[in-house]
Amino acid sequence: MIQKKIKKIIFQYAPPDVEFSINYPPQREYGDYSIFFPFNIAKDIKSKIDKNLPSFINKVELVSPGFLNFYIKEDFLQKQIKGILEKKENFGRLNLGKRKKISIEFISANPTGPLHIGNGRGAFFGDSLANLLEYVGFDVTREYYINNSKVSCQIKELGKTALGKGTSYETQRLKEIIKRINPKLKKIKTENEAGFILAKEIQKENQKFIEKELKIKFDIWFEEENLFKENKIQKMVSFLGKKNLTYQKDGAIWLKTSKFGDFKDEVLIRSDGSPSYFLSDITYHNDKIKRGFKKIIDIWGADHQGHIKRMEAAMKILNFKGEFNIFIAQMVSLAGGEKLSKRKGNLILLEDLIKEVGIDVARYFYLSKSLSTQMEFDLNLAKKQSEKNPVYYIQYAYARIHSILAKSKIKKIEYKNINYKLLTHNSELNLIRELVKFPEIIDDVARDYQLQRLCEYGKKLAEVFNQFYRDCRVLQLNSNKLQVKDKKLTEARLALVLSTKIVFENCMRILGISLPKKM
RNA sequence: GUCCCUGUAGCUCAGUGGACAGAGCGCCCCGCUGCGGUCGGGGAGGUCGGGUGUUCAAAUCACCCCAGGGACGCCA
Repeated sequence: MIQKKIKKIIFQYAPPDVEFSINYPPQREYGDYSIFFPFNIAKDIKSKIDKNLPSFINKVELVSPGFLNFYIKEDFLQKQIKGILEKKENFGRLNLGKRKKISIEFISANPTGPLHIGNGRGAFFGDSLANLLEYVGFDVTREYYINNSKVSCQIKELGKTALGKGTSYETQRLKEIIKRINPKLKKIKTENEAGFILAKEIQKENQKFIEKELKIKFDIWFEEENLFKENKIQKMVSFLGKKNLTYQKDGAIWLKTSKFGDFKDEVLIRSDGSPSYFLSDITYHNDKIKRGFKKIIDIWGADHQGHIKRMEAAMKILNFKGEFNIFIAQMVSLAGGEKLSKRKGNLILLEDLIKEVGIDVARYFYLSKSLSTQMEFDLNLAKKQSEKNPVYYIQYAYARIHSILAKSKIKKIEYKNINYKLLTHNSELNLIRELVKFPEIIDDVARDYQLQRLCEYGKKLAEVFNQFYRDCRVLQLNSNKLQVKDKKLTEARLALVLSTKIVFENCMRILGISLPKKM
């Protein structure tokens, strides 16, 4: 990584207390990398660098009011292709995680109905974030929490619907499921038990959809009900009681979360004796802690933002020493401002979106926007835009690469014999410049989790590749009349094309977007 | 009332302290259409919601205001 090399140089020459960040200049004329310092410091650093110019730097320019612009040597850039070809799928891979155990919980849709377009955000973001963290060396576990506790209100409501005593969560699909499992339901007397059985069926369908259609593989499907079965809930209540963190009020048992940063205390056990959702969640998170995770990430919808403070308080009470992060995916609303509601059955299903636009467009659609942006969703617009979606631009560039490589009939490139110095065209060098940025982007995104930057990168890479394709013909038409020099150039360009292919693959693998060889 | 998120081009959104503010779509013009045209180049279009402040430097940070969405339940 060039940035790291530059940083090392700066650390050597800059005053120790000076802060700086390395940027990509907005214009080509400003070099490849740029750092800003107060003018006199910049001047001083420049003169020190100039005295002993590192071999990979062509020149350093000082531009008022204090930009130090670094120009990377062309032959250094050209050599990088070799590195990409050798590293292959590991080009960009880092070891930030050092095999640290990390849990990512996402989607966790209630088993009361199918996934809607709001669930899509957490689904793709969580899966891609997991891909990324694996890529940078963490030991990642993907978890899905199923709120199927028999004693919960939502399961009871669902049970009423199952037994024909209510209409909550009712949709055409739900009616079909109820009809199908009717023989089973007939033997059931309580609403809670009926709801639990119906939830099992719904969950089965959702799970199948997630694995088959969304192609997301969870390591753990965690059932809330098991916390009750295994007596963990009850143990948690007495544990918290022994720590003197609970008290009785209005017939309910409360947890003193306000002592740990929450706005108010929270109910653990309701006055009717039933445990709250919060109590389950504390117990569930304690289970995660017990499984040895050093970092725990939850990805929730915006409707759970009120749950953040109390959960953070709970993690303190549980004495979790690792990192605990909650990411909130902002609301997805329907065009015209109509609200999605699962209980009212007013929603667009994720499977309908995927049927309309395909999984790749859907994934890109979600991942290209930051999590904190509220999305207004218009299915017609999504359909219309899908035909001109940037994801096709990326896939097309990749298909083109594949076509060139297939036609070249070169099975294996002997990179030792390639003369990379022949790649001197501006479009060739620009493509290389973009390729070598990839590990730097990965490094950034692994720290700030702004996955949309990888989408932007993919688009940019496709763009510079297309410019290269336009300006620099790879394969010659009359290959039997090739001069030796031309042959060498073709080989060098093929190597560049192959390295571009590798970077496309590494980038899109993290995003979970497919790269077809033909379109 | 308190708290969270958002406000950037006609639309959907990038850009989170630096150099004339970007992309895709839409609109207009031109070129190429010969390794695969889902192509390339150019143009129109922006007081970055408003204000004050911090800074050599603010779309970016702080504070205030306005607007939209969300949360404030012994639902999940």
